[in-house]
Amino acid sequence: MLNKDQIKQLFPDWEDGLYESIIEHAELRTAPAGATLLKMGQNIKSTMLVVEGTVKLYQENEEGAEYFMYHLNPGEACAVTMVCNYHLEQSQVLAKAVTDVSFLAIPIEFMDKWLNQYKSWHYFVIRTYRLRYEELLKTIHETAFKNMDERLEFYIKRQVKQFGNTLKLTHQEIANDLNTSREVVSRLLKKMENHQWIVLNRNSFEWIKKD
Amino acid sequence: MLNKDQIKQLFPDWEDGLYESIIEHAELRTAPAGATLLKMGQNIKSTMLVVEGTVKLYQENEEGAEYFMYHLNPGEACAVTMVCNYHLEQSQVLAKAVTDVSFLAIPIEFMDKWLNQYKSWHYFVIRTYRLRYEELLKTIHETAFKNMDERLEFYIKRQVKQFGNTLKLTHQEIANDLNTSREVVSRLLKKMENHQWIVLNRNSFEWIKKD
DNA sequence: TATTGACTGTGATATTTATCACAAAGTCCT
DNA sequence: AGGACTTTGTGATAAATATCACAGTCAATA
Repeated sequence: MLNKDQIKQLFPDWEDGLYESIIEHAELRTAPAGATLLKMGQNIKSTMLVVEGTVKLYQENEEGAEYFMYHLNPGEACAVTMVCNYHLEQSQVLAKAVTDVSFLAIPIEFMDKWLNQYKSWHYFVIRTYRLRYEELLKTIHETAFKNMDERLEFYIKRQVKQFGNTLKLTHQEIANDLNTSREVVSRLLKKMENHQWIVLNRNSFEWIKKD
Repeated sequence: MLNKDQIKQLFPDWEDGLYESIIEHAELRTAPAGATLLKMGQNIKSTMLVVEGTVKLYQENEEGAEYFMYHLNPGEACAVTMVCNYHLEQSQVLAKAVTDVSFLAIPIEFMDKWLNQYKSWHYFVIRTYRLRYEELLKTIHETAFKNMDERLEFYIKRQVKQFGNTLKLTHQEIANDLNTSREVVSRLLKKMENHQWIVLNRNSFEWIKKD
């Protein structure tokens, strides 16, 4: 388990008691890159606070197609798993580890208790929802209004922000995230290369557009 | 202004002090059907709690195209306007009155104060975010995975849930909400009529599909 | 170095959606 | 009744995206 200072660094401004409750009741779990942390429809048993690594949040449809929504980084939390008593407890999202990750898992029975007990937890929950809500708005904006070339550019920029200019992604992986086909992604990337926005390599490419 | 009992009926389970603060500081405003209540990019000055009527929430793009996300009903609140100190205060959504509406407008300077002061307000804010977040997830699901025929069906079902089986909507209005063109909507509605899902009239149609 | 498998490029074609064009039908107003 | 305007229907065509087919390239490894 982490010690108080380590938790405090990730989640500043909490009450002392909250840190102690975390240490007492949370479990520090790890998962390797690529692991599925939460499936759609799965019963939610614990809240997830990211400690190390990056988590990707998806929508998923009946056939298993995926749609990328946003990233979670250390110090951030999964809004969906912050279940309160008055609400359904089935996950509506799919969460996957992008890198090796570690996270704090808190059994959901503490959610209501802590909301009552710790003001700083209350604020944290609100902040988490607000940030995720805003990410969803951006995702809707791209999806509803833009063509695939612009959506791909938006997607790449998000990745660049997360991981830097050199991205280790295959065309197929990108196509999965955007719910399109590999061929479409290949052709659009080739166009971006012609416009000198990227340099293409096998299994990776580099974002070089300056704007 | 509403009296305490009226507010209590719409927003049950609040603390007494919160009702009194509402009465003291909130303003009861009205707007006619079709009015714009909140523009994208607009500075948020007050939180909106719906008292009567139905409000529609949209995303909007640079060219003024709209994309319908969800409805707000009496007793519900606009998550976007529940601004806390630590966050930007520019609206990322467009809100319009569908019917004549009345709503309570609370200056945002009370948000932080009330979060500190009233536990029930805190819960209300979390609940609001959670409900809106879930609506956004549904919207993304439809937009990302479905073709226009299925999206139109989903849209109509949402409207039916709100307003009953007879919907007073022109094809152009539907097209605007779904960010598509009037012709596409006309053709798809005609198909639905052939399948006996709807009965078409001028300026309205009726949902008769049983499933 | 030969084979295998994953990844990429690209033409051809199909499907979906958008756009243009115009006619027909309903509504409102005088 | 006669316009003027809004709404709806529908063909023709264009543009965007999806799907199929297949070849070429790279990397791992037996």
